Amino acid sequence: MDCSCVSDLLFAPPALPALWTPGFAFPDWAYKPESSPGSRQIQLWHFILELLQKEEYQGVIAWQGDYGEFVIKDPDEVARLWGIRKCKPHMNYDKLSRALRYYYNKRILHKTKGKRFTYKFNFSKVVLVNYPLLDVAAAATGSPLLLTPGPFGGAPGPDAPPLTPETLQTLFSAPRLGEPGARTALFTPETDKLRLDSPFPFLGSGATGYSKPPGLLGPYSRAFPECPWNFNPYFTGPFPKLPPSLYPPFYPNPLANSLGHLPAAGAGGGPTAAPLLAATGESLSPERPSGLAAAPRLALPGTGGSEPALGGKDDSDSELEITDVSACSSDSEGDEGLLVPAKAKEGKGGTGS
DNA sequence: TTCGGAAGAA
DNA sequence: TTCTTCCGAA
Repeated sequence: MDCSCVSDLLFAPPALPALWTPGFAFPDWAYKPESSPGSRQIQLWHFILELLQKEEYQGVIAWQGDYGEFVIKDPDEVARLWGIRKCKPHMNYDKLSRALRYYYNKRILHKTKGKRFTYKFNFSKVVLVNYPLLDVAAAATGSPLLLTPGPFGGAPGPDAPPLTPETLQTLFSAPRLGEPGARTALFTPETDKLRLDSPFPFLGSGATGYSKPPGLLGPYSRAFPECPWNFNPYFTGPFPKLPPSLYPPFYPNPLANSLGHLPAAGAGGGPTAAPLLAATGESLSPERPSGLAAAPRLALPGTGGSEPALGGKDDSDSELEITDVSACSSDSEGDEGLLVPAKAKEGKGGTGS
């Protein structure tokens, strides 16, 4: 497509690697494969996650109820935004929902039956299908590491052994960002891109591996000029924690327990397991909070739960909001309705349900 | 409103 | 491969 949408440009990695802070761009798994003709185009589920992270779109789409469950409060608006992003002026909810339905078979999404416009992410799958961390772990340990089947699937592992401290040691032995050598270990020197074969890449990439959306992963916070709407893939925004059933057998408690045996983990200024665990709402305490299952949203350290934190939400977001597809060079006829700034619709509060 | 088949685009 | 578009069925 000869689309010149600004949003697409914003999504493209900066030409100069020096300007591309390692770990702060979308990892490759967030995009279509390089081999795909439509590579580097955002995928719908990723876009949905973006919207869900943005407080200003809470009236349009928001987390609701169960873990990973969200409701599209304003289907037309979500479709409009998606159409803008993809330069498809004629996008509507019917088409968008068809795309969402294709995620059913992929186990990325599933429908919450009986609830209008309500879907649910299977985050373990979202990450697994795109970034098979456990395969990496398996490669590192020589043993298969598979997820237990969750309520929505996930990679079944009938004979999956528990993750051992030795395995964790292997995983955590990866150089950490912020330490000498970390960059070369986690990023290829030629492209400065995240190495997808690094032993513990999600610490730097923002991908948790299997249980968290990209927005919850990283310990860092800052503005992301290279991301649309200043979207911070590491923004620790409001997000419901996952039910225990979605975690692999070793996660999180055995991991937390094992961290005590890993001197390097949690130390230093680089990404460690500590923020990862913090992001999951877990602490290094061996005890899982009893109220976890009842907490619909993640209570962030030092914040009031759904309050945006760590600078991922920036007031200057609007500068990057793309609400105009007039720049689209194709399929742009009849796009008058797309010129309405999203901000103008702010406070509309959705269509109700 | 939701689902999923079919065809096609990129 | 990932949608986009269209459409009939439930």
